[in-house]
Amino acid sequence: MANDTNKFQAVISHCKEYGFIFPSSEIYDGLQAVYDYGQMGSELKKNIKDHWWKNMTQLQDNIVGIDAAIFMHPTTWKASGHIDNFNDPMIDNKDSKKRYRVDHLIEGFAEELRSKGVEGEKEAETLLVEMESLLAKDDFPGLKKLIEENKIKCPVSGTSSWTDIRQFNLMFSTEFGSTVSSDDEDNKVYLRPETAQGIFVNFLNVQKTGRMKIPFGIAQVGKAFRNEIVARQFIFRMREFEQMEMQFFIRPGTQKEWYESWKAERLKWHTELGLPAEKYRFHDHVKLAHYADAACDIEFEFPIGFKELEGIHSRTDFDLKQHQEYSKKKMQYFDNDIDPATGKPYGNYIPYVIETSIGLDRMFLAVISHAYEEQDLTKDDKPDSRVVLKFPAKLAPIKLAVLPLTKKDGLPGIAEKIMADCKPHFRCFYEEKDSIGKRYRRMDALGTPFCVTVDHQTKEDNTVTIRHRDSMEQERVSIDQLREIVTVAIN
RNA sequence: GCGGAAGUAGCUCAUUUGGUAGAGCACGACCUUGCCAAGGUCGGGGUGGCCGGUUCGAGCCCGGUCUUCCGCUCCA
Repeated sequence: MANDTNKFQAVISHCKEYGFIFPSSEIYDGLQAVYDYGQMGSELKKNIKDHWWKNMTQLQDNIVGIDAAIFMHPTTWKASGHIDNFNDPMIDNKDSKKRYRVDHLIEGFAEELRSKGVEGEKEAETLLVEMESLLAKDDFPGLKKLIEENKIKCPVSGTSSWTDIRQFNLMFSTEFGSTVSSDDEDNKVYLRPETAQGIFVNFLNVQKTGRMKIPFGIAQVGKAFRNEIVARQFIFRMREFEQMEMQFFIRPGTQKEWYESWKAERLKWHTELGLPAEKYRFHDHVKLAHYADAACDIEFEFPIGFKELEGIHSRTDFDLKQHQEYSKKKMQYFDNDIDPATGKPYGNYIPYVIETSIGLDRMFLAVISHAYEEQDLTKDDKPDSRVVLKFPAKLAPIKLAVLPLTKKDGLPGIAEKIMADCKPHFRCFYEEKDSIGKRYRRMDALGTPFCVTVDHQTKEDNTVTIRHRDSMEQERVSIDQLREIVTVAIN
């Protein structure tokens, strides 16, 4: 475990040092749990994103993509349950360090009173009424007073040493429109805490304009924001992060089989990237969220242990139904297919939904921490080592480095021609400084799968050496073949 | 949010008990070499995370604050 912690540290340092990830606003001491992707990181992230997008849209016959806005009508979050479920006043016990929802704490105490007979039941009733009225007014000092007056104790520590009551709203909010005052509740908008709702509210738009037939899916990649109480572990849990989601709309009653089928499909996507199967496992949710009838995580073995990378949820018709209720707009689909049981069309229904939702930043962390390798290359008492990022070629930020062996004898000229030939097709990098070995190592540290070296023989027969990152072996190939070799490897 | 540890050059770290900061690597120029890092010469770079206090004097002592890491807690 100690080694893994060290590896995680090493990966973090490497990310910073080679331009993958920087702390946000670093010159101002950074901003907690916010990170920027650098010149290498943004390429890697984009490649992961593109690979997911291609697999989930282009290669699927019945899935289309959208790009919804981050701002959504505030009622969206009432319908989705985010406002009611995640906007609760909380209180901490100073001794046990346990945190409670204030209403749960008081209700628990009321239960105790009830068990003490008729008198207690009356007291409990009064207490709950008072709590409700204080909650409705957001009167936190009043609620704290209520807790103190009733001498409510922490079930763990048994003491009544409480902190002040604080509101924990995990959604970021801001004001909409430039002239509103900040206390105008009606103009409050939230930064979306998940991308899924942008898909649900567009369900009918996409279905009708795309003439989509169930089963079909809508995919989306985009930013989401959560004001985590504690956000840590590098880019694993950030306040601003990016999700790659797909909501798959299905006929009610078929959710079990689609749930299983997407579990398998998604795991296949991961392993086909070359990430080893033993680094993955499913974790079934026992306690289900308010919208789900089945849910699991695909966990990946990060250097900090097995952690959630992707979620697969059977969301039933909860979301569409909620939106139908709040918007007063029908969210129905008319299914023309014949139901073999009745011989008639399935008719109108609100579709069920299977969701696959993967954290792009977490996928980035999975890819880079698995790719990271420190190798001991000591030979004949000559100490030597290298750090290499063994990315799948299609994800590597740079595909090909073009390196003239020397700066003289016209070699850079030939190298520049190779650059001009390859640059339009994939990301290349040119470098003529330092010894050739040093340049190879630098490319290893960036995960560049191929380096070609232009040497004196090139001038005679138009061949170069191509050096493979993982094996460090070289072969001599004709310049004409280069584009083809790299293109094949990255597809 | 609580507890613990840390913050000195781009990176890794030194600076014995407070006396105005140093190395290696990296970086830049020139020379040399030319297929797997660390050849030579010269050079740039630090208000010691930030703010305040004690002191004749603070990188070092004290307080606060920010950030990071570890453990707990939380995670739609």
